[in-house]
Amino acid sequence: MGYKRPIPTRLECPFEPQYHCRECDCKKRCFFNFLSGDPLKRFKTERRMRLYKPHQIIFSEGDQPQGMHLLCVGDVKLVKADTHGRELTISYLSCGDLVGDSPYWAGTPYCTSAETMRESVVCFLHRGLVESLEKSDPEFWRRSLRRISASLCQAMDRVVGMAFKSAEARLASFLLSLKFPPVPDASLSCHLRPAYSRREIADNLGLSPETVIRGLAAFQRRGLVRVSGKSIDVRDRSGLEKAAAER
Amino acid sequence: MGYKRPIPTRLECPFEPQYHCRECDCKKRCFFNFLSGDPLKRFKTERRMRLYKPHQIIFSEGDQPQGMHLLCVGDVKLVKADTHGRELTISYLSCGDLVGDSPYWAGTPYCTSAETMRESVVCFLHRGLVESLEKSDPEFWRRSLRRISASLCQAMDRVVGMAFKSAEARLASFLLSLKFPPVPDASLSCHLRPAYSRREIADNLGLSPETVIRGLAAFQRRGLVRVSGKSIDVRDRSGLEKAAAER
DNA sequence: GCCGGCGCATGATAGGCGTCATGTCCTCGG
DNA sequence: CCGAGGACATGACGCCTATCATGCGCCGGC
Repeated sequence: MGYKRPIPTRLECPFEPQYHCRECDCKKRCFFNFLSGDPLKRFKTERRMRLYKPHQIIFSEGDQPQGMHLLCVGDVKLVKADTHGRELTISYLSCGDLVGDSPYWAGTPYCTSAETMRESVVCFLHRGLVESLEKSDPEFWRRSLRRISASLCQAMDRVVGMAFKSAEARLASFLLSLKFPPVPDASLSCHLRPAYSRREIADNLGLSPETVIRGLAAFQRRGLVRVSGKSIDVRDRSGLEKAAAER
Repeated sequence: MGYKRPIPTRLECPFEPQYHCRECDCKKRCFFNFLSGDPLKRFKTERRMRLYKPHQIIFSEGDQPQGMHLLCVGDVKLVKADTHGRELTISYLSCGDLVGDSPYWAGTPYCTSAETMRESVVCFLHRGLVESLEKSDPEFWRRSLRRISASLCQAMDRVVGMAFKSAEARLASFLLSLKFPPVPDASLSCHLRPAYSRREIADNLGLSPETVIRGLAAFQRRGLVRVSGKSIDVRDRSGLEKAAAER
């Protein structure tokens, strides 16, 4: 963790099959790599690329979706505000991920906000483009269903975790997930991850930053991790897994 | 709450448009009411109706989906087991709802178990039938996406609730949701609900039964509800809403 | 270089909720 | 009719975690 990463110098989009992400050096498949022929051409001409600064809002909870977003370069988090000021990070997205697709399909306002965690390139597909892609290939439906269904299953896991797991167990799960990122479709995942502040971890787990700090300190005392600043190394993976399985 | 309801005397399935559910006397639309012609004929001949006893398992967490289930009559809950014995109720389903569709689409094992809460009629659609229905009409994809996306949004709400809301606030939300059932698509909802024991409420909220009991007692002292046995009447709706909004 | 701000760290305190124990009531079966 | 079991109810107790307070170290701006 704690990488220095270059700011993207040009707007690019991983739409080819077996797209090789130069930035994180992982070979991944873009959600839209099934496109070819006319739909691909239309996709290329009508999508709108946009560069976002760090901590910039792509859309806000409550907005009405006007189309779909595809994250091309960067990191984005989905956050949900509580009525009392606190906010919870729902998920982290990396390049190749769709952003905010489920409210689009549901036909409801966004139930989360999307915020860049660093400079990011996002490509916007307006409603007309999405609808034409739908018609061109049922693979679009299939992938969307698979993706969102997997997210739903993950969300259920999280509900159970919040209900029954202690702060330390949840923290352990979080640390383990950093290596195998908790993105909807693992085959689309990116292995590099941004460095998380204590507060960001706390916002993800629904804990106070102090509790996160104490948990990390306890793990370090037990030799499970090695902490220095924002860099957290997992030393004893199976030990952490045991901690994550505890109540 | 606390209704006596007749045991279904014959296997029936609400597949017609504007199906009128005789049992709960609400007009609702079945998920498959878009079918007509050959697909409808195939649906009628190939679906397999089955009667389940109360507290019978339809499928278990970890099983591989072989098709899709449609709940025709009765009440079903989706539950997820913790590794330490406790279990959490993820959602309640009523007639007209699909059961366990998202793991089918995700191509993963069931992430919840499905259990009848009373005598219920469930119709099973084997994989071949589902695949033929997919091909016949994109409306199938669209509805599935809408349904599952809406469930995902709800699940996110629940995660936030578990993270930030107190036991009383969550209990208040639960009581309010009994009148407007928390099913994925409100237009498909059934207004009658089974009566919930203290333990069932606790399993839904991730609380201990004692905490639920104390919460109900506190609400009754404040005049928000009137409790007698399994019957819980909401007396002061706006008061409960205020309690639900508290931290 | 100095200072202010922010993230990190640690202790003290208080409140919420799970757990255990006890007791009552209701229901069901014999 | 009676006894057993289960759901409901209430109190005592203890742990977990949020909150508040304090202090340290780092970094950027003047």
